[in-house]
Amino acid sequence: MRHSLKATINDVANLAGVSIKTVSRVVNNEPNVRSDTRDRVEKAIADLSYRPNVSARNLASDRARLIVLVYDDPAAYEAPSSGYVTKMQEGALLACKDAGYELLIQPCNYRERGLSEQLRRLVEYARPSGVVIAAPLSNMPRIVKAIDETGVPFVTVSRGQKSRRHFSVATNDREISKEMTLHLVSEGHKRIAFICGNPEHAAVANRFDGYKDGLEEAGIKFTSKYVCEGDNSIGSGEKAAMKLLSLADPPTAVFAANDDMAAGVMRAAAKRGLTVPDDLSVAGCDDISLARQVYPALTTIRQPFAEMVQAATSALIEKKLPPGQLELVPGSLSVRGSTGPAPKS
Amino acid sequence: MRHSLKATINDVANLAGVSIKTVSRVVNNEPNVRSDTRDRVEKAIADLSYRPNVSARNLASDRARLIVLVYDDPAAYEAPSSGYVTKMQEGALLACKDAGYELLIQPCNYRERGLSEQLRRLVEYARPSGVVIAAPLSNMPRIVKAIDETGVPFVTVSRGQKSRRHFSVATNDREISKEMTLHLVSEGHKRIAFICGNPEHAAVANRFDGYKDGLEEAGIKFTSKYVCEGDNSIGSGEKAAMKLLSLADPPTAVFAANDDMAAGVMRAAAKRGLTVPDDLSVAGCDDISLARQVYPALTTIRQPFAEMVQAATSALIEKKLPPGQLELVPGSLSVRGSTGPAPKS
DNA sequence: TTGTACGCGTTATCAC
DNA sequence: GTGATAACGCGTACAA
Repeated sequence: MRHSLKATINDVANLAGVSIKTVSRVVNNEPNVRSDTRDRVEKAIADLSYRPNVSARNLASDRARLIVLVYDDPAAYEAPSSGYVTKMQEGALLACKDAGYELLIQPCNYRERGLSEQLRRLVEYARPSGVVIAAPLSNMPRIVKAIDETGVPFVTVSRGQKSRRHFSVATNDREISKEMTLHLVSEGHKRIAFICGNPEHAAVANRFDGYKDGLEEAGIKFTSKYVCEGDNSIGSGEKAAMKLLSLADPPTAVFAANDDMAAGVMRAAAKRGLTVPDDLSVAGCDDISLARQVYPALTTIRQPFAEMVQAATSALIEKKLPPGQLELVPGSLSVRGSTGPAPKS
Repeated sequence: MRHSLKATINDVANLAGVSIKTVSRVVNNEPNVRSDTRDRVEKAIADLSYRPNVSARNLASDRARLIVLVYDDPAAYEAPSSGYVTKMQEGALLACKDAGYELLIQPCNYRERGLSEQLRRLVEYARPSGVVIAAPLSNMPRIVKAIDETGVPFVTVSRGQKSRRHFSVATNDREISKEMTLHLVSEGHKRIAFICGNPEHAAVANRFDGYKDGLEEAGIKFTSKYVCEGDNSIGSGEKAAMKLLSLADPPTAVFAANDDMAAGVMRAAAKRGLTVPDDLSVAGCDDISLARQVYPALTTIRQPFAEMVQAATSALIEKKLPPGQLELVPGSLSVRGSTGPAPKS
């Protein structure tokens, strides 16, 4: 049986023999409704396939059940996006769907002039109940400021950055780097090297700390000779690895602060005639597509984009946004072919 | 100067000394407003930073200025999506922004049970002014039927499929395949082979036709000995190429109906000791990421995802949806290293 | 050319 | 527990 496509709250009220207010109560799970009344209303809702009109709802309650997700999208101005965009969308959509919210996506080009103003207008126009600002936009003061000035609640998602002024979500870089180190230890490695990345990023320090945490927990003494500095590039990883492999006691495992440098380490190993992972284990960080393309595939740390954005979105919907608080979402280890048991030697 | 965040149409009317109807006319670019009145109203709008309330608008006009984009998203259940998802979003957003519409994205897993019902509910709930159904969902009758039954206007986006019942957008496979053939001819090739793909796809026939069109226009006689059949896999491309290269008059260029098979051709060339493109030019179709990863990078046909979805979205917004009509959006050649001048021999 | 008055489908404030 | 009724901000016949 087909019904008119637009049953309204009035139709439901009539059919159930109650007032619209009661229907509203049932729909919104409010208290103060006798259970038999509730049943009657629910039956009427089902019979009429009633769905509340979103616009009317938003208008009356002055809060659009809507979350805006703002992110930088390389696809808009460059190479294909590496998949993190869809991951973030996935997380946001999941949180929205659970709560009956809609999601408005806003891909941006962080280099575009007037972006702040554009975002401000979008937010004032859409009047969402919240805005999720993803990295790297979340690290740009002018962007955050523009959205802050609209008065709409927002959450930033980034890597280990902490703000005193607003609630933010980040990944637990330190924690998971420690886990990676412990994973290498569990494979029998004792001489584990670490290659730092560009020190401008806060995440770098976190990862280095995690590495040290892991060593400590495993009872392995930290030695600075097993630490090199890179600049996040493949070349710098290769250079660092060459140095490490020239040591009298070369490491049996190298943990690099990002995947590019880890790829560089593998290149260095090949030049030295070392087999990965038999002679040398290599671990990276970020799980970029390169990690699957090298051979053997790189053991690395997966960034929890979907989970972070989901957490941010849920926080907005549930209005749990303690200013200055940082919610940490743990990443996870992606153990692939580039790591294995330490050589017997 | 900060204003109350919610100037309404009444505030504007008061400030400008006119009625709300006049403001409405100005906002919606309707005629019958004296230009000085219009100026006064526009100044008031600017002064108050007035933005029409979307919800009120939708409610009053009973049309949500909203487009739903429905697509299959491999990222939701598998490997990272190949970038076509963000391309489609880009196209849809562009069309929406121009018209002041919002976009609701709906990634799906085409294998999920109850997907049709889920989509039906979404559409009935959101009441958008239109739905864009992207391939491969657009080729699934149960999906299209579910959306059709909601009564909401929709457009399917796919490859060369034509429906008699609704408006659809597709890429002009035949046309662009002809162009690719002509491009090879312009490089001096006269013996150009073609490898067909899986004949189940309509696009395959279109591409083959385009190949023949190109030969004809160039005045080259079509010979079936230069045509092989593959199954879209790398292996089948390799096998076909081996056969072609064994001919007495082997082709100097091979055009494969997809990138995977083209990659297979390159593999065959390598086995034969042939250099690409010096000894053999290779062209593919689809511009998947593999096309950039092989060496030399593959000359191929870029699918106009963004443009197709943009066209579909615009059609919905402008309500230009002649049933049974097919709008063809041309792809474009991506000429890279795998093709070059024909060998002198 | 401009304005009045009502309706869109909810939520929310009170009474009952 | 329940129900009239007034907002919410805008579009739009219909008047003027």
